[in-house]
Amino acid sequence: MTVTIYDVAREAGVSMATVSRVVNNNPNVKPQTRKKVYEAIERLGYRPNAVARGLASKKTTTVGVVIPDISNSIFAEIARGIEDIANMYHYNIILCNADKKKEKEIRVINTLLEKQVDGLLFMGGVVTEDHLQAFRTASVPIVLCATTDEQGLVPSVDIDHETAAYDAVNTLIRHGHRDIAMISGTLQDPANGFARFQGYKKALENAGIEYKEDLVRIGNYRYESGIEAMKYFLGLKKKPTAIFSATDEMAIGAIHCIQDAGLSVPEDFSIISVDNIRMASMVRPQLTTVAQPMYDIGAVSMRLLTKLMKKEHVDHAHVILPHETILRLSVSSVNEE
Amino acid sequence: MTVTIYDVAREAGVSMATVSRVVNNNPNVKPQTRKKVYEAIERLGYRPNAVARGLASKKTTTVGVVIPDISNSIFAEIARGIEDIANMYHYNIILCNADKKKEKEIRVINTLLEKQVDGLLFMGGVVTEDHLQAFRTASVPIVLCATTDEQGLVPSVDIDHETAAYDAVNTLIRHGHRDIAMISGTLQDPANGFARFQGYKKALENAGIEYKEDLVRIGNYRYESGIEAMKYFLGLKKKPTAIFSATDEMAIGAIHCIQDAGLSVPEDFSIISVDNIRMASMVRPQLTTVAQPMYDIGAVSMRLLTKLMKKEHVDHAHVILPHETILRLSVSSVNEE
DNA sequence: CTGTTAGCGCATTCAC
DNA sequence: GTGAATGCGCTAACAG
Repeated sequence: MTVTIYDVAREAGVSMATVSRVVNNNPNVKPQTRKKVYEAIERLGYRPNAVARGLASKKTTTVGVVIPDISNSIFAEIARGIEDIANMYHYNIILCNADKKKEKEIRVINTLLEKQVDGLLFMGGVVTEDHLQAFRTASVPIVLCATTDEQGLVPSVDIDHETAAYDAVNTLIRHGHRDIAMISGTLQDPANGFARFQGYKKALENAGIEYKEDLVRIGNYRYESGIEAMKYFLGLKKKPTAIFSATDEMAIGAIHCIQDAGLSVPEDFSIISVDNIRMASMVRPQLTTVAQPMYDIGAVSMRLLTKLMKKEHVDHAHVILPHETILRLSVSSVNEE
Repeated sequence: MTVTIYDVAREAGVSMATVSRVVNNNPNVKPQTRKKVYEAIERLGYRPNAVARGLASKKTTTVGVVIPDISNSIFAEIARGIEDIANMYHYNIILCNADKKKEKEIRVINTLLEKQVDGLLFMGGVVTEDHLQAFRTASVPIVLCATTDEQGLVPSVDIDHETAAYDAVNTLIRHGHRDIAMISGTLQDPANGFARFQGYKKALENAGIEYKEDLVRIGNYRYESGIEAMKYFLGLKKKPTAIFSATDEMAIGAIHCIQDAGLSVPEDFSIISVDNIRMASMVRPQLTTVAQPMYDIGAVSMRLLTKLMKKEHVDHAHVILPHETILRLSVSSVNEE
């Protein structure tokens, strides 16, 4: 039924070793016999069996990718960066959603390892000791993508979330705002949550602005929770003049909450956030935000992984990609009001 | 270095066949020896090699997924449906972006087949004879996801794009509109392009409205092209009162174009489209649209594929999932104007 | 219930 | 340049 390398060898009148050589582009084959083999391959419709090759060579040319949720546009964008570079280096990717659930993450890491991936890209929630333990049992390189482990034991690619948040809040401050609220993510989340919150606090502190707990609401990164948080701020006696949101999605929720209340952005409230998802430039007013290079985070982490897999020397196992403040129309100076 | 089934056998004092049995949950093992084996596995940190298993059993428990672009929210949503169901049936997915490029599609189909996937899910542009040819060389089941082939030779899961468009235009007509423009996709694209355009024409015809070529603009499905198209309509002497857009994204572009021109939706123009991406309810006014069940398209096609892979009987190899008109705020009656 | 024996399809020495 | 032999780690009969 299925045609093997052996069939091709017989058809071409050579040994299977020779067929293997031409299939793998080994130069030590006479052009003439190479041609014969190609013809036999064509005639028989031979298709190399990558599983057998993987067993024999101990390389599968596939990498595992653990991702929180591919339907989240941020991760989808990162994934595209990963796949493009993987493709460029002739790797395929096995994609596993793990929803930032530790248990699920550990499980898929193991099945990926069983499948003998040549490397692993991990995007997840907190990197716990159990994760590190699972990584240790792996005999292939691993890189953290859009996350880091606390001790910096695992190669990683990410942005500096704290500074990104700091910069965002700072542009608010530079516009004269001093009553600045924050819509945060959960503080359990080290990157998008805790670090961005820290950046907020530091910016305030640096400007000599008192931190007030009732100006911070915890959301879940989603649009709806941005609306909820903003509703709360709207109910305050002493309202803020600006809002810093940990993510664009919540910021957009806040904008719509404000507008639905008959007020406007940035006239009544300035809004800034971090991410720069596509939607940020597809709202009115267009959202001012600190862009994180999603595609590049994916691309660079995959590139790093290819180096590790080829045992090439890498001098920067911990890459911090630059972020950039994109001034659009959701922030104005207090004076203008 | 790597511990094999043979090491475990020695450690447990049994044969490798027995180890294989307990690893594969074969009931024919005495609980006692099963325990011994588990302990040996634990002690040695044994991890089954799925590649070797795949070679021996001729099953890899992985399926290939060809997708146009994972960073497109529609496909990302479908992909999530696919992966959830795959996961449920203990399959992993190899994800390949092919950007609707025929050449790239054929190439990844072949590498997926080389990797011995147990099945293939195909999302792409046009399904050409070359695609069918590639499918024929496969010895594993294939299902088309969010596409169909013209002759209906390959199992598929999709919505009825023409009727979805028809319904959309019809709700415009029921609201009293007769000057209805369309922002279409390329007519080369059978589903999102041609079929939706046909639905538009049929709805007009059915209502006795003359089809006018200058009321149709071709976009590329993206936000910006929606803006462009709307600019054109705004420049017409005899302007339409309603716009039907083939996709939500272009519709949102149209809305913003209108608003940026100082006009409003739905007061000056009613807008309707097809898709129901998340963003549709995150614009002001919220977009009225015909929803296609993205997640379900993915889930159902994967479910169908599992049945095919298990050689179970399926009576509907061509599934059409229902669409549904979601009335929001971007459409109003002409009388109200 | 358990062990023995063959391959699965290919890469890879090692000779020639 | 080319061929013969070996084994990658596991499943799957087949015996017993």
